[in-house]
Amino acid sequence: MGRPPCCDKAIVKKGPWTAEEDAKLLAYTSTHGIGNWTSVPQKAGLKRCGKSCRLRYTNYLRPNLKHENFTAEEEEHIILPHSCRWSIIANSLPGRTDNDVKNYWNTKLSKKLSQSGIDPVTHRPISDVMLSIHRLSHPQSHHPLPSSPSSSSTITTTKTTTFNRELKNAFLTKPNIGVPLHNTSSAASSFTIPTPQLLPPQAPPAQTSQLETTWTDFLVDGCDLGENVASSEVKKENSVVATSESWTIGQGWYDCGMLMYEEGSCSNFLAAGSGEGEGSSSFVDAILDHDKEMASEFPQLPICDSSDLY
DNA sequence: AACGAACGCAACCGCGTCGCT
DNA sequence: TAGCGACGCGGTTGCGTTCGT
Repeated sequence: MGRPPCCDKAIVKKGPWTAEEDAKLLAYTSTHGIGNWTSVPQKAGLKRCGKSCRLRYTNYLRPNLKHENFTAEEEEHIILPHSCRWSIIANSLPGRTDNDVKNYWNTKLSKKLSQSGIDPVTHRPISDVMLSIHRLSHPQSHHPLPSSPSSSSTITTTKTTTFNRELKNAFLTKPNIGVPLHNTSSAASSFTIPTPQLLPPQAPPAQTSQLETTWTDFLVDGCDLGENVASSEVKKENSVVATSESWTIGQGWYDCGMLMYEEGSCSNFLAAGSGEGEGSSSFVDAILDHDKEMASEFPQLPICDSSDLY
């Protein structure tokens, strides 16, 4: 038995707010302030649910709200910690609401990251994400990491390991991360992974079979490289830091159980994502550089589009 | 010019959390 | 400490607008 409705649906009005309703709500809140929202509709002379009044006020009528387009700086503040609560992000952006941030992410930013070759959910290169899935799909074809790595491959190894460990931590601590959003309900205990097409051209044609597995399998196996890397090996490279430590907002670092990115490192992200301009973005470049390293080191990596993930 | 598709945003819904009694 | 009610959040929906054919 669920909770009874907060108001009588047969009485309350729904749908878009009129200017008259806005004026009533604004007049009431400006003179009485906001207190008990359930009593506001009655006191303000509105036939609305208190919940609806609160939403209208916080998302539209509240003083000092900004209604103009998001700036590049604001986008950066959304991208980096986006896996955290929308309200936390909104709090760091004066004049923006969590609804604004959420809508902006869902309609624009996630698409632009995808167009840049970055998985919008994990912030990892798409091929890197596909590696985890590919290894799950083909457990017999794990390619060992170089035993006597060069300096550059040492970096790659460290990065790859920490990337995957971070993803694993993210999965374990925040189940929503990396999980297709439409499958986040507890009922979605399994999912299907489309077998990715392999390159180079001599690889067999695209396979259409699908592999069914469980999320638990993916979390445990798909992200585990079988290596233990001491925390001291975690390095800062190319403005991308792999660490599992703290989450500090307002001091330039964001973690959220995923990767940490240096604030200010993705200010050109918009141009990169839209294909406008050739200017480089250290944020995007760092990730894509890693992607290229992976591609050169493991040419058999699956190359696919982010749409294959969902 | 007309129509359908895609997009963007405001609003709703259900549920988890918090605080009060 | 348990129960209840209000608040706040994320996901989703509905509808108006814009874009492409």
